[in-house]
Amino acid sequence: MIPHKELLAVLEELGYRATAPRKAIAELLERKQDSFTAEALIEELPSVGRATVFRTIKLLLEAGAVCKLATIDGSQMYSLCRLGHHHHHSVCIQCGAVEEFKAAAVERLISAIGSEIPGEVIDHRIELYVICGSCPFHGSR
Amino acid sequence: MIPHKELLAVLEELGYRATAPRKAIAELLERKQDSFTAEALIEELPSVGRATVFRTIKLLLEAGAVCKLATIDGSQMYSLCRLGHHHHHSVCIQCGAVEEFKAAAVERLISAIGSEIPGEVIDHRIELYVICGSCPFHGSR
DNA sequence: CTATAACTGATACAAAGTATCATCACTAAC
DNA sequence: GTTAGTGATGATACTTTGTATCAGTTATAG
Repeated sequence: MIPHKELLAVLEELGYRATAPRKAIAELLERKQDSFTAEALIEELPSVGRATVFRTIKLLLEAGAVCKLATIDGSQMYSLCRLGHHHHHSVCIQCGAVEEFKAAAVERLISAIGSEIPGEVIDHRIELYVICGSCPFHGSR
Repeated sequence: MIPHKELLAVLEELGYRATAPRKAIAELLERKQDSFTAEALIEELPSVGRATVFRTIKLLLEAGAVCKLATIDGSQMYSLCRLGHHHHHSVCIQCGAVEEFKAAAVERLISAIGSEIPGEVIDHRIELYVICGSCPFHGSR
C-alpha cells in the first residue's frame, strides 16, 4: 500500500530527485481525491512546464502510484492508486470520483474465462462506470 | 447478430447513403478479421479522405457494428462486432486478433460487486489481453 | 431530370502527448 | 567553497488521433 502522502518519497526511493516542480505536482495530487487529467494539472500548475507534467505523470505511472484509466467515452484519465499492484476502478460518470477495488472473485472468474478461450491470458482491464452515492442524480434515471 | 457482410447495409438501414467511400471502408473491414486502427484504414485507402474515414468509423460505432477498445498500453483500436449489444473482448497482444465473448458469469459478478460499492453501476468495460493460440510466442514466457 | 439534402476531401484546428535541446540546479569530489 | 558532471527543466516543435469548417460533389426522391 502506497499512502498518498508519500508520492514524492516514492520518486526519491526510485532515485529521482525531489525538485520543486515534482513537489508541486505531488502536493496537488495528494489534495485530489478524484481522478485527474493531464490538462487539468497543467492548468492548475502554470509555473510547471507542460513536458514536466507529462514526464512526472509517467514516472508515477511507472512507480505504480498512479493508474491510467479510460472514461466511459474512451478518453484517458489518471487516478492515484492506494492499493498495491493489481486492482480495478469504479469511476463516477457524474463527478469523476474514482474508487479502487480488489475482488478475488474477479480474478477467479478471469482465469475461468481464460481456460475457455484459446491462448493464454496475460492481463486484463476492468472498469466500472457508476453514479456514486454522493452525486445529485444518483437514482434519478 | 450483425454479420460482417452487411456493414454497408447496417448504415443504409439507419438512413445513411451507400456512397463509394463507405463501400470501400466496409469492404476493407469485412476482409479484416483482426482489430484495426484508424491510421491503418487511412493508409490502406488513400483515395478516401481522412475525415471521411473517421466519420465512417463513428457511424459504425454508433450503429454498434464496431467497438472501440484499448490496447494493453492504453492506446485506441477498433474491432468489428458480431455479437449483439453487450459483450467483451480479448485482444492478442502479439498479433492484434480480437475475439468477442459474452459471459453471464461476468454480468452476475458485476452486479454482485455493484451491490457492495456505494452508488449505481451504469456500465462496465472488460478487456482481456492474451497471447492467442495461433501466435508463435504462445507459451514461451 | 432535377432539386436538394447528404456527403465528400482539403484544410485548419484541437487534444494529448513526445522529442529536442540549451539552460539550470543538485550532488559529490576536490 | 568551487567546480565538474549528471539529472531535471521549460520552451518549442513535432506527432498522433481525432474534430470542425466549408465549398464543391453526389445520391436519391419526386
